[in-house]
Amino acid sequence: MGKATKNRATIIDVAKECGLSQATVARVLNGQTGIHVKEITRKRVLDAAKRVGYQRNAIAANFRLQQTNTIAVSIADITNPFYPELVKGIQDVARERGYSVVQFYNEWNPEVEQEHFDCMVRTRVEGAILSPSDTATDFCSLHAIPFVLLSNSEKFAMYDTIGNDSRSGMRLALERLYQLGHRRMALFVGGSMRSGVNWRAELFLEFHREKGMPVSLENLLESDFGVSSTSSFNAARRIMNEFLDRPVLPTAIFSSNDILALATLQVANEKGIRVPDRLSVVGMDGIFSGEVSSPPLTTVQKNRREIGRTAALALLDKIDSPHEGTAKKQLLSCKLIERGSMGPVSANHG
Amino acid sequence: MGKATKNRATIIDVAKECGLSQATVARVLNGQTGIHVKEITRKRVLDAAKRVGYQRNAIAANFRLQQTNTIAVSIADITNPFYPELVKGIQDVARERGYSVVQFYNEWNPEVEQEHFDCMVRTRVEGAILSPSDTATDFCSLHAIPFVLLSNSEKFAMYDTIGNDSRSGMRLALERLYQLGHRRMALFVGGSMRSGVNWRAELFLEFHREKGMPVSLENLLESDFGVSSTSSFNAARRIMNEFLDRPVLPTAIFSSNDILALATLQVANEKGIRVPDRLSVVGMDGIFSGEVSSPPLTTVQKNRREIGRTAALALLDKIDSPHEGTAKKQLLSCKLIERGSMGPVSANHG
DNA sequence: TACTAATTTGATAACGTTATCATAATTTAG
DNA sequence: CTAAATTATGATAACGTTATCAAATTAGTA
Repeated sequence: MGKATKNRATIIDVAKECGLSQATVARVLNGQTGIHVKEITRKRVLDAAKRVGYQRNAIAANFRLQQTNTIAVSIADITNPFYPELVKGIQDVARERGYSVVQFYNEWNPEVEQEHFDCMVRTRVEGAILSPSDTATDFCSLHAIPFVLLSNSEKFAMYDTIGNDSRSGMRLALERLYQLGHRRMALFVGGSMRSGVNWRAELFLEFHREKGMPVSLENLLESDFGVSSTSSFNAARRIMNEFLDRPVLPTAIFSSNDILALATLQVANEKGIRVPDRLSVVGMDGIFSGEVSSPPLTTVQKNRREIGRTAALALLDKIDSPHEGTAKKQLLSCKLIERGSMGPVSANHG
Repeated sequence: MGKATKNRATIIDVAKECGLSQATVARVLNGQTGIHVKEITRKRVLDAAKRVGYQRNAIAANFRLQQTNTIAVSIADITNPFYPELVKGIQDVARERGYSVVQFYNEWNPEVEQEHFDCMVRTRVEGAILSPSDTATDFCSLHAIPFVLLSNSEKFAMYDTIGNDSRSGMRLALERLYQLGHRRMALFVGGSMRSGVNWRAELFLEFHREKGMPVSLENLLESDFGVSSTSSFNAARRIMNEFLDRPVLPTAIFSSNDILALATLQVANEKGIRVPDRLSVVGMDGIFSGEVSSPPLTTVQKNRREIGRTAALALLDKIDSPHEGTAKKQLLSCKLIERGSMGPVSANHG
């Protein structure tokens, strides 16, 4: 089998080559300890190292130091357009600080997720950034390895979490729609079963109450989360295909994520319902597909790169100084990106 | 600093706990060597291990075995919608076979890419799957670590490569367009400078010659590759904004990737050029955004998941048996996915 | 029973680094 | 020109596993 026992040059080979002790060689090649090396010996070592083609054996060093310089990222599915940007943000920070990143994809399967936790413990990753597959996810198998969570659920209040202030973001969108004259809105949410209590519906109703607007319960729509973006999209299409046939439609539909909004947009286009003239469509997340749709999608943008960066920084802090302080929750603010799918209420509206 | 020297139980602690030698303990807990352990001792060890909370120290084991169970993936940019699916395919196979995957993102920067190669050598990954940032990329720093390339360029004929049969895929699309009555087509390519010779233009011209169709050089369009999908998209939009204002337009535009096609689609929609009635738009890759556009994008789909799986399998084979055989090139076939953006030539055409 | 063969366990040497301590070489101070 | 302080190098012990070989135990056979 793949016995990778290459005969690569070690520190000892370098020592022999230059006639110095391995301790000295180690000091110049890797050591962060003593800077007590004469310039001439340093050169002697460096030359010898080059001659024998020495490459530091990180496995050995890691073993000696009992560290891996590795952090883990656990997410459901990298093909979900929400994640790549986020992972990118994590990688940027991690690599800057000398850490590698291993990624784990659990595909919303809690058992796979637990296996991955075990793997993290075995391989001694030095920290983990976790996007829980479920609000019931149990982290105790992670033992003493520090981690932060990607979530904005209150269920995880006892842990350090980084998330988006989706509530404020959603309000931002609703306020803007109101300002544009919309008084008949619909809410389209996905996978509420997973996120526990549906705070979006509550916020939607509260907003209507505040503004003194009536709200028809028929305008609260829900679609299943699929295992993939495509299946989520198709499920949302089915809902919208039915909904948009109703005689009286809302003038605006706010969706809890861009995929739902894009499904709405596509179905509306197919049915000849002009967007934004007759229907404004607003999504949430800010994925790439929303930039390239027709019309481009107005969306509550989550700065995913920044979430990743923030999470990585928080984790590295925690690794460096595992202070027992109370759990910290960081909520990054969202931004409303206004594109062609949203417009003022016009006389065209039914 | 983050001295992660946790006092976790070792094999020796277990040995003390159950009064057996560490050799025996090792045999039952990790050993793939001798199965010569009495059932009763095995149980004694297992119980003790559980009592002291033993977790195998993979760093130590890896050191001893001089292996990491890790493969590396080097790509330009995970946020490019082409890659996540591919990476997923790699991860699936790798994890199945007990390998972890570390990813490296070079952002098209050859220097960063080289740094990453060095890092792979230091950390002793057991293999690498590389999507070269450039046709000039030099792999010699990878020394003895086995790798396969993700590419369909002939420049890498001396290495094992896995890629898509883009030529056949492109022909598939052109033939279908011809069959639908299109006689005036345009070609829209991106970033040809990077991929060296522009075989797409050659193939396009060849196809026209075969069919005895005249071809206007004005219909050969080119756009810059951006550092991100968004910038590529915007660059393509600028080209199309100008092109689609011409008095006489082609009846179909074939683009070398979906992002260019989606830009075409969006600009056409904005200009009131009905797709597919007046213009058929065909892309290449099969990214998610093409499913959710209006109309949905006809595209030459590359099975990215399968490329990833195939590359991973090829690499693992190579790791297991580093036979010196000649470089193997695997080209996976593409599939034409017909969606709403393509249609027959109708009387509507100018 | 006694002697061989098979099975089961134990002692111990790696793996290549880093870190500690001791020693050697050099500089500074008196 | 010594003695002490400083600086530069060397010898060596870990880190926790796996693997090799030897020793002990059990089973098999005459």
